[in-house]
Amino acid sequence: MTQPFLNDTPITTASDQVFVDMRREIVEGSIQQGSKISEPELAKRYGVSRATLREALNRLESCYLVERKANVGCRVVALTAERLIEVYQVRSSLEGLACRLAADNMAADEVKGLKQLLNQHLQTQRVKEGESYYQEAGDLDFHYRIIKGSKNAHLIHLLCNELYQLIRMYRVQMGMVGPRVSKAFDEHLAIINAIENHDGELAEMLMKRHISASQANIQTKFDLLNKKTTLSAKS
Amino acid sequence: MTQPFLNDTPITTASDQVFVDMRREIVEGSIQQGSKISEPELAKRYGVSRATLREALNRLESCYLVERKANVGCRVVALTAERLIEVYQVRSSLEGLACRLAADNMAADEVKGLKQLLNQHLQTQRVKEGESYYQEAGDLDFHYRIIKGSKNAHLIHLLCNELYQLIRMYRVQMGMVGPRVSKAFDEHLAIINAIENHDGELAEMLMKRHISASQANIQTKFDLLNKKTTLSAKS
DNA sequence: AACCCATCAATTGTCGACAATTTATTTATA
DNA sequence: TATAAATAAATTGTCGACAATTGATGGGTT
Repeated sequence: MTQPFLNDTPITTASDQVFVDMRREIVEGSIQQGSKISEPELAKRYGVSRATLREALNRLESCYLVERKANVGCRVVALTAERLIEVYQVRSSLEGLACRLAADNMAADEVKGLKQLLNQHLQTQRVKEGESYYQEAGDLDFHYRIIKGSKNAHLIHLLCNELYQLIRMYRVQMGMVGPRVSKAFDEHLAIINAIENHDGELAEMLMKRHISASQANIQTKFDLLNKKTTLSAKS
Repeated sequence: MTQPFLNDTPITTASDQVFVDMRREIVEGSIQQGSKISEPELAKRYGVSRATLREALNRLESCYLVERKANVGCRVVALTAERLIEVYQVRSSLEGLACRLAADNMAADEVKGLKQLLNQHLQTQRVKEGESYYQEAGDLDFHYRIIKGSKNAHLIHLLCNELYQLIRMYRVQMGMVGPRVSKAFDEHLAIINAIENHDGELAEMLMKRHISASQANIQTKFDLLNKKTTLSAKS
C-alpha cells in the first residue's frame, strides 16, 4: 500500500532527509510532543551541521509540528484538546471545500479508482480485523485522493503538505481504533456516491460531517485521559 | 491608522528585518513578481550574510510569496488568474469559517469597536474621496478584527500571517478601486449586524459572498489585461 | 546549420567558527 | 533563609568559506 502524505516530494538534499526523518519521529511520538529541541544535540544525532538542521526545523515549523521563538529555540507542538478543536475546524472547512470541488473536477477514472480503493479497503478489513495500520493508511489514501481531485493546487498543498502532518500526529498518538472503522466505511461510500453524482453541495456536507465524527472520536480520548488524571488526583 | 497584517510580530533578529523588508517589496511590486531571486545579490543589497537571507526566504515561502526548488533557487510568486481563483476559494472558505466563529465568540466591546471602525471609515470616505490607501487599510482592519474575533489561534495564524500577504499582493498590484468601495461598505455593515445578532450562519454566508465579489473585482482586471494583450497581438 | 557532449562559470547546499542573547549558577545582601 | 545581582555556561543567530549541483559556453560531429 502506498504511503500518501509522505513520499510526495523527492528527497534530494541532506536537509530534506532530516526533515522527513524528524517529521516521522515527531508524528509517531519518538520525539516527544511539547519537548524542547536542542539544535546541537539533534545536529549531532542526524550527523549534519546546525545550518542543515535549522533548515529542516524551518520546514517542520511550516507544517505546524514545531514552534519557534526568537533567541529561545524550538519546541515540538503540544497535542492539546483546544488545538484539536481549532485544527479540525479548519480541516473540516477546507476538506469540505475540497470535496465540493472534487465533485465537479474529478475525472471519471479517478472516481472509479476511489471506488476500487474502498472495495479493497473492505476486503482487507474483513481479512485482517484489528490490523489498524492498513485501515489508517487506507483512510488517508481516501482523503488524499479526494483532496487531489479538487484540482486546486493551493488547497492541495495546504492540506496535504501542511495541515495533514499535524492531523496524522493526533491520530497516531491519540490512537484511532474502535467501532468507528465500520461506520467510517459507510460514510466514505456516501461521499463517493455524492461525488459521482456531481452533487458538490451534498459531498461537502457529508465530508464535513465525516470529519466532525472523526474529531469527536479523538476528543473522546482526551476526555478519557482527563477523567483518569482527575480520578488519580482525587485518590 | 494602524497597519494590520504587518506589525504583529516584533522584529528582533536581522532575518526578521530582511523578511519584513522583502515582504513589503514583493507585495508592493518593487521586487517583480515571477522574477528569480539571487541569494548573493540580495544578501549584499540588504547587508547580511546568505544564511540570514535564506532564513528570510524560508519565511517568505511559508506565506506563499516565493517558491523554492532544490538546487535551483527561489522565484517570486507569479500573479496568475488561476492562482487568484485557487487562493480565493480557500480564503472564502476560511474567512467564512472565521466569520461564523466570530458571531459566537466576539466580545460585545469588540463588536462595538468594529462598528466604530466602520463609521470612521465612512467619514474618511466622504472627506477623502478617491484616497484609496485609507480605504484599503480600513478594509484590511475590518477583516483582521473579524478573523481575530474567531478566537481560533490556528485559523488566525493561517489567515493573518500566511494567506493574507498573497491576497494583499493581488490587491495592491492589480489595483482595487472603482464603484466597489461604497458597495463594500454596505456589505461590511450587513456582516457586522449578523455578528451582533450572533447569527453565525448568515455571517458566514455574507462574508463568503463579500469575498466572492472582491474576487470578481480583481478578476475583471485580469480580463481587461487579457483583452488588451489579445488586441495588441492582433494589430 | 542543428544537435550533442565536454568544459567552465555561477548558484545553491553545507560546514565550522564567532557573536549575541538567553538561561543556569553562584555570590552577595537584606 | 529568601531575594537579587553578578557571573558563567549554554544556546541561538550570523558570518565567511568550501563542496556539490546546475545552467551556460564552446567545440566537435552528423
